Parts: sequence; C-alpha cells; structure tokens
Amino acid sequence: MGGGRSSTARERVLAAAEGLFGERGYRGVTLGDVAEELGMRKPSLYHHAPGGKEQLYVEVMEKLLERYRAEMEEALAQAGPGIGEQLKAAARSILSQRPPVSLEGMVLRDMPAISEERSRRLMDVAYRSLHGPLLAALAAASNRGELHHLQDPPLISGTILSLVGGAQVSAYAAGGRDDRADEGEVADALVDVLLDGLRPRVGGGS
Amino acid sequence: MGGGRSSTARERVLAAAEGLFGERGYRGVTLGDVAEELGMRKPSLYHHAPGGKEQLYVEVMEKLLERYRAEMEEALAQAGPGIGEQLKAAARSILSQRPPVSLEGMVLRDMPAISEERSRRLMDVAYRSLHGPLLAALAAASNRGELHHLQDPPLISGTILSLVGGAQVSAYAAGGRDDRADEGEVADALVDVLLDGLRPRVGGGS
DNA sequence: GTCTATAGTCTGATAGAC
DNA sequence: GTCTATCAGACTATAGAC
Repeated sequence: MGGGRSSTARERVLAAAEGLFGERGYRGVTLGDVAEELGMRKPSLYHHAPGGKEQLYVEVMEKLLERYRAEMEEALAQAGPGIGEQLKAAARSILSQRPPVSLEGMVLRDMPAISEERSRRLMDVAYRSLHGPLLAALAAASNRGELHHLQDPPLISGTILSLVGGAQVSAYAAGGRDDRADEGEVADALVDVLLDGLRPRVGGGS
Repeated sequence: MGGGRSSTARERVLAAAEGLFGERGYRGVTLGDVAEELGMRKPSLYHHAPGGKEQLYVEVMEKLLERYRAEMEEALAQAGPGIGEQLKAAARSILSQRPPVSLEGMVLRDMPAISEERSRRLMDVAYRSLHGPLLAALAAASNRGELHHLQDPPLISGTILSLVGGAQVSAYAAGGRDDRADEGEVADALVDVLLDGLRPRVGGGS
C-alpha cells in the first residue's frame, strides 16, 4: 500500500519497530531506540515512515497482529480436530510468538496515547486476529458436542487469551527463576485445566 | 515511616497519585496530572513527596497492593468454606477494586521504567498481595479434597488473576458496549468454568 | 537515503520568595 | 505549604545540505 517495488530499507525499519513496540509498548519506545537499533539517526526514520511515531506504531502492530492470526489459523488447521488439540495448538502458537505481544498492555497502556480513530481501528484488528480463530475453533467444537453450553463465547476466548498472556507474565513476576517447564508444556497444562476444571469429577475416580 | 502526626495534605497527594498511577501506569501519568487533580502546582508536590515521581509511584502502589490483599483476605474469610465460594469471593474482590490495577501492565510496562531495586521490591509485594491469599485458599481446599492434584499452585493462582484481569480488558476491547452482565456475574462465570471445565463431564448428564 | 542542525514541546526536578 | 521562575534533559518532528 505505497508503491510498486518496496524498498528493503523500509522493511528493516518496520521490523525493528515491530520488535521494540511489541515488547515495550508505545510509550516504552522512542524513535531514538528504533534508530539506534538500525544504526541510523532519528531523522532518517522519517524518510521511511513519514507519518511519524504514532502511524509507525499502528502500521507495525497491525501487521504483527495479522501475522499472529495467520500463524494461529495455520496451527489450528494442522492440529487434530479435538477441542483439546485445537486449543493446545492455539495456546502454543501464541506463546511462541516473538515479540510476545500483550493485548492487555496494548489496551490499557498504549491506546490512551494514540488518536481515538487509530485506536479503534487497531483494536478491531486485534479483536479479529486474536479472538477470531479461537471463536471459530470453539464454535466448531461446540457443534461437535465437545463443549458445555457456551453462553458467552467471547468471554471464553478472552479467557484463553488472558490465560496464555498471564503465563508469560507469571514467569517474570515469580522472580525470573526459570525452573518452570517450557512454554509448550505450560500451554498444555493451562488448556487441560480449562477443559476439565480444577474440581475432581464426581463420577470419575482420582 | 516518616513522623508522628501525619498531615492530611500528604494523604490527599497519595490518594490522587494512587488513582492515576493505578489506572494509567507509571508512564501514563505526569506529575502535572497529579498536581492538576489536586489543584496545585507541580513543585508543591515535592513538599509532600520529596523522593520524586518514581518513589511516589512505588510508595503508592505498595499501599494499594497491601489494601487489595487485606480486602481479599477479608472477602475470603467472610465467604463460605467451599472452594467455589472462596474463589468467587476472591474474584469479586479483585474486580471491585478501584482503581483496577493491572498486574500485567505493571510488570510489562511500568517496571522497565523504574530502578531495578525498587522494581524487585514492588514485584515482591505484588506477588505476596495478589497470589498469597489465593494460594492459601487453594491449599486449604486441596487439603479438604476439593481440588484435583495441584502440581503448580502458582500457575493456578496466576491463572485466576489473569482471568479476572482479562475480564476487565475484554469489556473495553470488545468495543466499550456494555451489554455484558455486571462484574459479579462475570466473576462467578469465570470461576465456574475454572472449576468445572469447558468439557462436559463424561459420567454426568447435560 | 542519510546526515546535521534546530525548532518546539513536555517533563522531572530545584531554588528561593512569600 | 504553596507559589513563580527556571533549568536540564528527552522527545517528536521539520528544514535543508550532501
């Protein structure tokens, strides 16, 4: 959406900005940080991103979210048809993403700093990208009878996203000690809890 | 930790800072914002908070977290002994807090902006305040046989916190439309899912 | 495409009068 | 306790040379 042959330099700028914005958020990154990572000076960025910091942030985050959606949909397509396999694939997909985008951080900390119109558009993309594939997987499983009554599907997909996002934070907040299992196992454990619950099943054994 | 008779003016400063920092985070609040809310000028703040912005943030957030812990423990004490009642009381307690503190936002966005030593101390308080009561309730319920094997209790308490925190965000991200049930019902629904799981129980009926 | 120079703004913080 | 005045630094952004 800019011209025929795209320049490689522009893509390098977008990649650097994506890594920094995704990890630290809008206010946690200055154009100086982006320039430094690229080995250039601040004003040089404006040649590739004439819209300035805010537009650069929005463009980069939209692409990042679209990529997450594509990878999550691919993971869901490759996984088995059972809801357990589906959700584990989705959770693993999210946890494996770099940078680890924080939807909560975006909503609570980044959005208030950018224009309302851009904020609304970006939140739409985020909702479609992160909730969309999960909602589809949940609906399919529900039709197959694998799930309880789903009164409020977005609440459930939000729950899954919160769960996975929170798992990343827990590792940090617990003190940085990395005595926990790897990401994939955490994702599986969370999905197991979500599907079967913490409470022992009345009919079953231990 | 300062003197015998505390001044009321200082408490007003702390209260204003708490509301703003809790809601918008460290970088989202300027000392000018705090001063404006109090109807004073920036330099006047330094009379009550000589340590500057960073120390004010830490002091205020520690008190806020301790208060959350106290209220959560009280809610747990007043609730019935069943794990369902306990967790619902905890979830309702967190959801009812004002300002709605975001642990994820604190960890991912605020901590990188403050000194490492203060960050570590504040994260310790956050962990004890938010995870502590939940871990105690989970351990008690586990001893009563109300729970599955708890391999990783902090993962579960983190899950609960993520769930509740995410519920607040969902409301905003879904577009601000407030067609959802009130906070208490959302908290109950989340706890029900967490305890019984999304999957229909094999032994039981619909 | 990248740079230097710089405008203009915001922010945290201090000095000192009242 | 609160103010005015002020500073140093960081930040986004623009102008214009090379």
